[in-house]
Amino acid sequence: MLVAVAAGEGGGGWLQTLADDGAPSAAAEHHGDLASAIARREKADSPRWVWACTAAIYPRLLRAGVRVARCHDLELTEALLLGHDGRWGEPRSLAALWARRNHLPVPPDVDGVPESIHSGQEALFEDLPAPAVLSHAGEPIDAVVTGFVDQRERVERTGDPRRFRLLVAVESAGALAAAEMGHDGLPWRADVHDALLVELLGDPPVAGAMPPRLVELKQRIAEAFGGGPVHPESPADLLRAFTRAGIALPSTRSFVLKGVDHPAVAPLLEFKELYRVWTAHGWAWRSQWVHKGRFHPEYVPGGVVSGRWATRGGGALQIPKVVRRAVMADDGWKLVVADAGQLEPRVLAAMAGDQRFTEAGRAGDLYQALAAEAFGGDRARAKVAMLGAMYGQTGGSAVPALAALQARYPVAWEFVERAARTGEGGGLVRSWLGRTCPPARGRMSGEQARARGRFTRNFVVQATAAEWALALLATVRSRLPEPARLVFFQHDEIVVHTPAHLAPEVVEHVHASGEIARRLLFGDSVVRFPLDVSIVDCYADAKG
DNA sequence: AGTTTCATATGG
DNA sequence: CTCGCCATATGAAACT
Repeated sequence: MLVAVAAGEGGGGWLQTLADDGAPSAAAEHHGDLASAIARREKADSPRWVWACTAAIYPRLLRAGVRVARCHDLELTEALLLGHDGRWGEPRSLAALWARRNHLPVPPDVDGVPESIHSGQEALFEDLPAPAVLSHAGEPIDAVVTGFVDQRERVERTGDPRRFRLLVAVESAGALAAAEMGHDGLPWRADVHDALLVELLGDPPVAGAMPPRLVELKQRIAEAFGGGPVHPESPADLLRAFTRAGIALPSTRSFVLKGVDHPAVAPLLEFKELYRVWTAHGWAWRSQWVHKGRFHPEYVPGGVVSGRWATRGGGALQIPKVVRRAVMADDGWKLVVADAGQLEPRVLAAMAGDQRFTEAGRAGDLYQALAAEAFGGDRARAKVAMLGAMYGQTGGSAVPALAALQARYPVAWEFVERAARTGEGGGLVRSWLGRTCPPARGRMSGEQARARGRFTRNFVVQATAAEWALALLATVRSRLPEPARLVFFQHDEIVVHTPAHLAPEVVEHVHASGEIARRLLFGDSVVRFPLDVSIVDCYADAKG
């Protein structure tokens, strides 16, 4: 069952029941308290909710204590459909969808993002020419219903509707999960974080001042350079200091400094590491993003062209390993951390249907298996070659290893080669489920064409890996026992916060969900996607 | 003074 | 002959 939703003013809004083909099976009803109406209907029928934008409406429902199981997100779906037609970047708001359907001027998204996301409100119709709206649109709920019908028809016209329907479903489910994780937050122990910062940086400084440990290192660096003032936080100043010491450097990156023999290098490397922690995940970060024991990031489903998520603020997807010590389960609870190892090469094996590669992927450690097959047991070489093949490396020391890979796994090799050739020729490539890469812009020079080839080569793999991960996330979410909660998702890794006694059950659900995700995408393929799952009190203790 | 770019770090 | 993907976030430097 489907129910269309359109939020109105003052917490009210419209609901309309639809048949499976999207045709209304009842008149639209107005409810003064939309959240309560949705809660009742969810309990009674658990329909798939059809609405303009999960990011706009669902946080409000969550704040009202309402959760739903399934939805169809019109804006995310519109972005997928436009992309599929090579129309990347066209407006995807409900108003734009409705305008296109009715051959009216299409209102732009602001900064490429629908107005609904900026305002936290569902898109209304103020951007459309008023007479046209009044004569055609009726109520916003009508635009939701016709928009859904329109998208349903367009999905059926894609090259593989079954796959595209799955893509739409996992994209929408991901949006629900993202809103829930932002709402629930990642358990974050401020006291542990604080102790960690004091241990690394010394006592918290007054606002604007540098922490004691950094001041001390800065002093040692200055002394190593002969005593004059040096600002280690300024790359330009550092380069000048090294030049004065008779050492010419291309940059002051850590890996460059590691090869330099100078007394300033050791304290400098330590300074860089700690400076990073202080500026990006220090006291200021914590006061901004952590409240009542939870870190509340804002995830952006579909924020990356490959379908990976992005974040808006808080840097949730770049939490440094050392800082993860502050991520701790509540008393009596556990974290279940699941990481899909070597996801991208396994995805490539499944997509390409490379028998020999697939056979290697049956082992727990794919790189070890590749090494045994084609690299004389040298795992490091096998790994470098594999990554090089997926990223489009054609030069450097990995060339012989790449040749070995090409010779041993020609089917998989040809799969990424073809994606690269398509990109170089200015064509579009698609993920397994049909997410389409953005088109090339303008005429490409030779180097631009090759860069685009590397991009499309990687796109097919990265985007399909993101699809498997979304399917995993959606499945885990639907199967979690109350009151366990998904609390983190990072490309190929999920974290569940659960009462300790349910943790073993959650682990089973996660493994089962990985298998379901595999089957949803690849059906009878025998490629395995092993999950490394651990039950821990602290995120930093998870293997990975 | 405000905005954009660069350099460097983090994550996958 | 070249020749490694996708991101976010910070502060410094350069720019308007």
